Amino acid sequence: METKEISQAVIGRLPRYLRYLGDLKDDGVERVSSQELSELMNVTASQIRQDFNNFGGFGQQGYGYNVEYLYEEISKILGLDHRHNFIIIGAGNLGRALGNYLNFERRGFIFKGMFDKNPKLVGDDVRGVKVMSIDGLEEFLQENDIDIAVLTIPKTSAVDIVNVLVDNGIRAIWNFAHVDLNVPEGILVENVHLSDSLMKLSYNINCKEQRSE
Amino acid sequence: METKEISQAVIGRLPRYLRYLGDLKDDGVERVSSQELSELMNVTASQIRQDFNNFGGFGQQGYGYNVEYLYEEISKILGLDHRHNFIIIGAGNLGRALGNYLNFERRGFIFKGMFDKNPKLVGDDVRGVKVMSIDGLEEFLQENDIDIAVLTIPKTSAVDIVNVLVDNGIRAIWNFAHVDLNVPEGILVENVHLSDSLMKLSYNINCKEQRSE
DNA sequence: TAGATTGTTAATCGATTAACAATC
DNA sequence: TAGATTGTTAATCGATTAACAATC
Repeated sequence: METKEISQAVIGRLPRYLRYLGDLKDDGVERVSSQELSELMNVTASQIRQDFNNFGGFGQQGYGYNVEYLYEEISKILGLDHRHNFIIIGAGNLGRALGNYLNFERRGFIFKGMFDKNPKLVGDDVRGVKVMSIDGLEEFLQENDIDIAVLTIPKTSAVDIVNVLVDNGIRAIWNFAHVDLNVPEGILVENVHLSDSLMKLSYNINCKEQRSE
Repeated sequence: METKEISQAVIGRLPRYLRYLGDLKDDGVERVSSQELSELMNVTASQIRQDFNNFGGFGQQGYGYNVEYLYEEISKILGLDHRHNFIIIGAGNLGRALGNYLNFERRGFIFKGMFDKNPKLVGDDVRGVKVMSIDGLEEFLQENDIDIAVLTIPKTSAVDIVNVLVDNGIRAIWNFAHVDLNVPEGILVENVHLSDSLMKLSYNINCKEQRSE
C-alpha cells in the first residue's frame, strides 16, 4: 500500500464504511456519491472523500463511487481478503461468544483453537473446536500458524500468558482483559475494554441527568 | 458539574486513569505527580494535567495529586457513585458473559433482568437472574426502574427492540449489535462493534506485513 | 525560603470541513 | 457540451504539547 502512515482515526472509520457499503450492495445499489453516503452515515461528504483519498481515490468525477468496487477495495485495505488464524485463550462465556460468532469466519478469521486452565472445561466443544489445556498452548503455537490470540481471561492470567504468546511468535493480540498489556515493539495489541465503554455511557447518563436538574 | 461541554476524548481517557489510580491505591501509594503517572501510563504529563483541569483541578502545587482523592473524584465524574440498573436483551454467550461479570456490580451497575425470544432459554438462571421471554419486556420496563438496556442480539432484532425500549422510557443503550441504532434525540447509545475492532487489528497486521516485504 | 509541581496560557500539531478546479 | 461529482488544496477547528507563572 502507501508509504505514508494513515491515521488510526481513518482506519477506525473504514469498517463502518464497509458495513454501509455492504448494505447498499445487498440492496442492489450500484453507485453512490459522497453526498448520498454522507447523509446515510451522518458524516460530512468531505470527510468521506478525504478518507478514501488516503488510499488513492476510488471514485470518478461526475459519477461517484461504484459500490461493489469500493466495497472490495476497502475489504482489501482491511486485510479481509487474507486468512487470519486465531485462537481464543479463556473458554468462559465471552470466549465462547467470540468462538461462535460466524461472521468472523466470513471475514477470513479462522477459529483454530481454544484454551483454558480449568480442567473441567477441557474437551468441551465450541463450534467444532475442542477446548485444550493451557499447558498445551506453547506446543500448539509451535505446530500451528496462528496470527491472532484473543484474550478472554482475567487480567492477572493475561499478563503471564502474554509472555508465552510473544515467545512463541504471536504477532497480534485482541485483548479483552482489563489491563494494558506490556508487549515488545512490533507486537500489535487491540484492546476491547468493556468496562471502559460502560463507564463512558455512565458518564453521559449522569451528565445528562445533572443538566436537566 | 461544569457548564462547558467536556470532549469525549477526555471522557474516554478517564476510565484508564481510574484503573491506574486503583492500582496505585492498592499498592498503598498515597500521592502521585502528573510526571510519574505519565511515565506509568505512557502519555504526556501535560495531557494528564489538562484532562484533570477540565473538572476544576484536583492537585496541589509542589505536592501532586492525592491518589485516594483523585480516584474518588474521577469515580464521581464517571457516575460510579450512582446505581444504574440494567437489563440484557439476548441470552446468548455474550449476554451471559456480561451478566456474569461481577465487576460491573462493584461499579454500581446492577443486573436486573435478562430477556430472550428463544423459549428454550426462558427460565435459565444467569447469576441469580432468570431469563424472561421477550414478550414480557414492555411490562417489565413499566414496572421496574431500568436505566440501561444492553443489546446482545442480532442486528435485525435489535432494530425492532429499540422501539420497544424507547417507547418505555429507556434512556441509555449499550449496543453490541452490529448496526447503528436509530434513536430519538436524548437517548444515549454506546456502541461496541466487536468486528470493527477486529478489522482494525487486521488492517494493522496486514499493513505491517506489507511494510516488511 | 527553595524546590517541586500544579494550573493555565500560548504554541503546535493533526484532523475535519469548506471550497473549487479538474475531469468524467 | 453541460452537469455532476470527485480529488485536492486551503481554511478552520479542536486536541495535544510546551512553557511558565502561580503557589503549595
